[in-house]
Amino acid sequence: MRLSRDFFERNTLDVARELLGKFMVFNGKVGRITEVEAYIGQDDPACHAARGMTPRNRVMFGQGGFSYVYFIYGMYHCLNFVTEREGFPAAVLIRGVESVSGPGRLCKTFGIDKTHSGVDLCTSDSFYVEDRGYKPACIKETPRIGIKVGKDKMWRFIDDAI
DNA sequence: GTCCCGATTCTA
DNA sequence: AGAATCGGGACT
Repeated sequence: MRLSRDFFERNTLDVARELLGKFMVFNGKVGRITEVEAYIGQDDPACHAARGMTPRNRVMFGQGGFSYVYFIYGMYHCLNFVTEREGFPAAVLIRGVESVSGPGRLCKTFGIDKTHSGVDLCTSDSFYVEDRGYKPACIKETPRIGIKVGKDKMWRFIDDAI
């Protein structure tokens, strides 16, 4: 069944862990989420919201359960799911789904770009997340990847299935 | 307007 | 280790 607003509007670390094993659906394509990272609030230096609201990161400040997609390195898009209540900017970066590694490759595979930022995953018919009963056996926690600040936080979570 | 740099990926 | 590649955000 589809994840509701209540799932996303919680503590971001809980949402991040629980997104592992859920299935993202986008325009008929489906993938089981295997790797995520949390970006939490204005005190997290690696979070796009660390220096306040901008046109790009505006959706992070809104209700949980929306998509946040941004363009990076001149050629890749990265997909996030917004978490926490309206007014608290945080999101979970979807770094991988089964058999697709890396956030840039994931968006390319699914055909996701910044025009798909700000979609309400709790009401959209083409973009949402489902619980299909899968539960990861073991979750690995590591520092986040590809950042220069905020490396001290163990906010990367991987479905460590063997 | 200008400048620097990035939540990546691929090649060597 | 370095290149590819360009929009966003800070600053003038």
